[in-house]
Amino acid sequence: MIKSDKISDKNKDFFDHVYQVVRLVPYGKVTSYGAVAKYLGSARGARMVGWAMNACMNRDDVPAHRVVNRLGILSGKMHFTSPDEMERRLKEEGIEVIDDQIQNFKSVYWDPGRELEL
DNA sequence: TGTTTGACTGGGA
DNA sequence: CTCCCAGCCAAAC
Repeated sequence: MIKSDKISDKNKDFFDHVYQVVRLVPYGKVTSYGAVAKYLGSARGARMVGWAMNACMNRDDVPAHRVVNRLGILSGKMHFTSPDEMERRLKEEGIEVIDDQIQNFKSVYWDPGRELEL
């Protein structure tokens, strides 16, 4: 009935897509915001993926710690329950993290657009 | 309603 | 990797 109803619905759809892709990231692997956005058709850019992550903090079924920026830097660590939570989880999966940055990033990088042969 | 900000990216220097 | 710039879109002010 109200027009804002459509906007909400469409927005939710995008968020849900982000959650699905992030959930597909295998153990011990990471991906980037841009990769997820691109997989979704660059619908609204990488920034919206980050915003979706911010909204997913209440969800335990989304491994947000496996999503970093294109340089492999834990740019979103400060948004976790604790700033050390993200780094701790990654190390727990065997990913080497030094100074908020993933070491050997290329070898642990997982591109949804390629691995899922889109 | 216009401006600023932000878990970003890619190109050029 | 760093710095600067332009594009991107939603939320917050």
